Amino acid sequence: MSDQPHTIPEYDPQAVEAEARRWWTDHESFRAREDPAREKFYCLSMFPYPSGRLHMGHVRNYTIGDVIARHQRMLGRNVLQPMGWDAFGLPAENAAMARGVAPAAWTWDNIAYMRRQLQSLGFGIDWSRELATCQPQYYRWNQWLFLRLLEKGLVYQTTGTVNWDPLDQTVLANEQVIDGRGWRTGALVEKREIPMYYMRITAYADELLEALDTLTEWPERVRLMQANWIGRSEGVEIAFPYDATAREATGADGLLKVFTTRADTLLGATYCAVAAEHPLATAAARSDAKLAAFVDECKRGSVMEADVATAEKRGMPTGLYVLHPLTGARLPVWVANYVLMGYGEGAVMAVPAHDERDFEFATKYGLPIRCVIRSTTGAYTDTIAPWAAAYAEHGITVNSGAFDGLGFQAAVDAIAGALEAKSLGRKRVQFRLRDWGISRQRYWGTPIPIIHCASCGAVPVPEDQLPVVLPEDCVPDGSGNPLRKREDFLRCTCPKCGKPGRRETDTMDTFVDSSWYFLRFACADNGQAMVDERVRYWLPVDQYIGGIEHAILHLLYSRFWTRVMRDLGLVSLDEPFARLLTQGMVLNGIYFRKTETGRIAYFNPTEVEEREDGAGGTRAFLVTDGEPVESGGMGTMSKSKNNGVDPQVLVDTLGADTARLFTMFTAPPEQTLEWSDEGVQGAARFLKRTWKAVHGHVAGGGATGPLATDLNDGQKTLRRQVHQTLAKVSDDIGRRRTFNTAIAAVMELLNAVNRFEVATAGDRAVVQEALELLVLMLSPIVPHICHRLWNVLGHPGAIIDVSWPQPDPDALVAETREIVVQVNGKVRGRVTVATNAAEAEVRAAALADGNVQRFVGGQPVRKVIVVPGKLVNVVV
RNA sequence: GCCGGUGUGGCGGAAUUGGUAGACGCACGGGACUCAAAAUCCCGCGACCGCAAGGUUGUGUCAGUUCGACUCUGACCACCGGCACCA
Repeated sequence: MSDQPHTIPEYDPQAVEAEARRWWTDHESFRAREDPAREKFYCLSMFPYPSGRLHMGHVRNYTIGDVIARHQRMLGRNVLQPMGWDAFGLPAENAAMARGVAPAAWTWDNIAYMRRQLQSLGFGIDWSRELATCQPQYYRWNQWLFLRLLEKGLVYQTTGTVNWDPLDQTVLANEQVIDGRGWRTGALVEKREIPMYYMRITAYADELLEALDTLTEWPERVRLMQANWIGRSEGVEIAFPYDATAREATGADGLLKVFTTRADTLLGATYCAVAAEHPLATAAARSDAKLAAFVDECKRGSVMEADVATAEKRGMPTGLYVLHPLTGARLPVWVANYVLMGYGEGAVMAVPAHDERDFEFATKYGLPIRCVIRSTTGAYTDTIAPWAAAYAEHGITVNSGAFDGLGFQAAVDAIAGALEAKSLGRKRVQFRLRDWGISRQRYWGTPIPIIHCASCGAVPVPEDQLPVVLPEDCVPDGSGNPLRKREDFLRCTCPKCGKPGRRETDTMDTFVDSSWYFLRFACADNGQAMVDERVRYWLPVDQYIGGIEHAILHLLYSRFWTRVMRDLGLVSLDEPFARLLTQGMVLNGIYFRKTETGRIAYFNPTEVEEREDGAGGTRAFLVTDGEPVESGGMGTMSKSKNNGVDPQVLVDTLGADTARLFTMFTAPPEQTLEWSDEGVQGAARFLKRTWKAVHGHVAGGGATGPLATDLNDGQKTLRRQVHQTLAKVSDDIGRRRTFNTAIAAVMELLNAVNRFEVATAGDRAVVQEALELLVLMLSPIVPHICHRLWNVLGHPGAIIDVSWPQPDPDALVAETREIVVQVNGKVRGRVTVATNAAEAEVRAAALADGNVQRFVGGQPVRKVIVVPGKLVNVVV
């Protein structure tokens, strides 16, 4: 370097970032235009709910998307990266109740603030396509499609179970039920059956399941979770005829239908169990007060599956009997709280010997246990009694009369055949997936376009009367849907008969809004149609990025909705998201104290200091009073735990690039990310070092000439590392999406450049190339500082318009290679051999190594394994 | 309870196809610069034994496959996400 004194300007992130953003804005750099001549790349991050301020999860999500989008742009693709707002939802109503403001005003304020935040982070978003789902020009198409599906029978009405708060007289969301009580009133929650609209997603169950195989660029775990959620199982539907008791109670000659995947165990059925909501339970409860009380009890409490599944198994006999379809034996019918009305037929046949839940239940209530399966090995047979546990594996049938001695599939086939002959059963496929209930008894959502008429019933709103506009000035008070009090909204005329009607006040699930917003970004300005031909150019989304918590519902509904639109001829694609990245959560430390009243008070990590406790560990203290606080480990950032970090503070102090670098470097994108103030400082330090390296190089001496054709060894070594790093970073960003390792490689490169001694013009040329490529590699991740440094390195244009570089194959060539030598799998030495050395040569060099010989110690060599270019293992 | 995931130094993490465990960063220790501090730069840093060379051990636990296992198989433990009205 020059020995002349020179000054390096201080790195001022605010100035550098403002300048870069101004350039992008002035040049409309991120405005995406359809161009059939260019290959497109649609990069989409899950749009945020406008909750008020961005949180670290948003910063992480959108930085990942922006890095990919900017990299693809440099690779020459026509990139679309849009942004919008998932603007309907419960938090707006809660905020309204807490502050007395209308949800619309609150939502729009939040959107304005969060849009500025996103802009300050330098994301390359095409804001001309921005949309919010609470705008009538958006949600009118929810209504329009709802009506199309109603015509096609893909939307239907039936009753559904909801959480009911008896004091507030209102429906509660699952998250508003805390320990079985309403969150505001504390009243015990009841279940209530109300009419609701459903979308027939089960009609697409098979296709949604099978097409998972085509999603090769989705994480395996997401595909697995979806497959299990859809839950296709092949089994037999079996009808148990009512006996006289059941006929009398129901007044009909009925059949109790059950579905089972274990028809091979049918001869071991000793009772049947039905859900509390099942017609047989209802019938039996009419004449049995005790049973009625039990049924009522089962109907109380939470509707959540997790609660139902973990509850203690309880039941009561109905006093009714059904007949075994093959033997004619009378089997008692029980009501059991572990049978779900929503799955299958709401009734099960119980085989205690071969099902764990049935076993537990039968043991508890003294019901008979009958073994009809023995294991193929004979380790479990019907003579082992009393049984300590159910034998739920597949095996060989016993005690099954004509069906004895059969394996699983043969037994199922034979028994299904026998049932079919008697018209008491048939093979069929059952899905775990249920139809999608979209009705919500809430205000801040898309109005369901239905008019209720005293004479015509539920009448669809005619298409030319859409949208049904939601009044924006309601202030909910927590007791029921405020729309029910809005006469101006309710009053209307029946489209069929012209008499006065009343509007439906239920609104749509917000998952409806998010099931197609990715299509609308292609044509957000179209006021005449839901979608247009531009969808054909941009879709499918090439890369979708969002939280793992959306792995099932949002993604499944979107896949369903896309197919529905396809079948209506609106789009021509099956799958909306070609490639998916599910990012992990952002965690931070949790600190708390238990107060005397037993309440827990949480402290933000910024108020807490970790000090050494003298015993090798650390202990946390509150800064304000110096007293200890308890440490609760790491948890997701949340208001309730008071452990959130406001990204804005970080952006305002250290800059957007530091925020971006930290979130990309600290963990791979799919894993959880632990917040660390020290880690943030580390990221800032690296940017400063990069800044200094570039400025130091430029200040070090005049113009830089071209690379010499005959480089010396030191120059070759640095150049090899530069191009190796470029190859790795290209792969890490482009294919593996492991931004953390890409950054680590660039850090190593910067260390190597800083160590490299510059003496000659040839050295300068090598460093110039290294720094240019280094800045290019970093530019998708920290675009602002790279925008400036590119100019500092002597380039007049903007780095955003530079193509992603290719590694120089000549630079990658090395003459020698270090090979690890193991003896019996343990590293005992290293030898350097020519890159093109033959196997025998490598082997000889390995065996000649001093330390290797010491460990071989004259013992006979049994085997030598040579892994080309990597290692040699000598087995003695 | 069911489905899915994760577990590696003091900490975050790396090891891409079964082939050098701990890259890179943080924290910490030592040194340089400074009147001093901060910043910056240099060196060290899994544990145990050893002056060193080097050795032993080590990837949640236990067992297995293999010349070789963080990686594959089985059982178990702990934590995290989802479970259909949070988004």
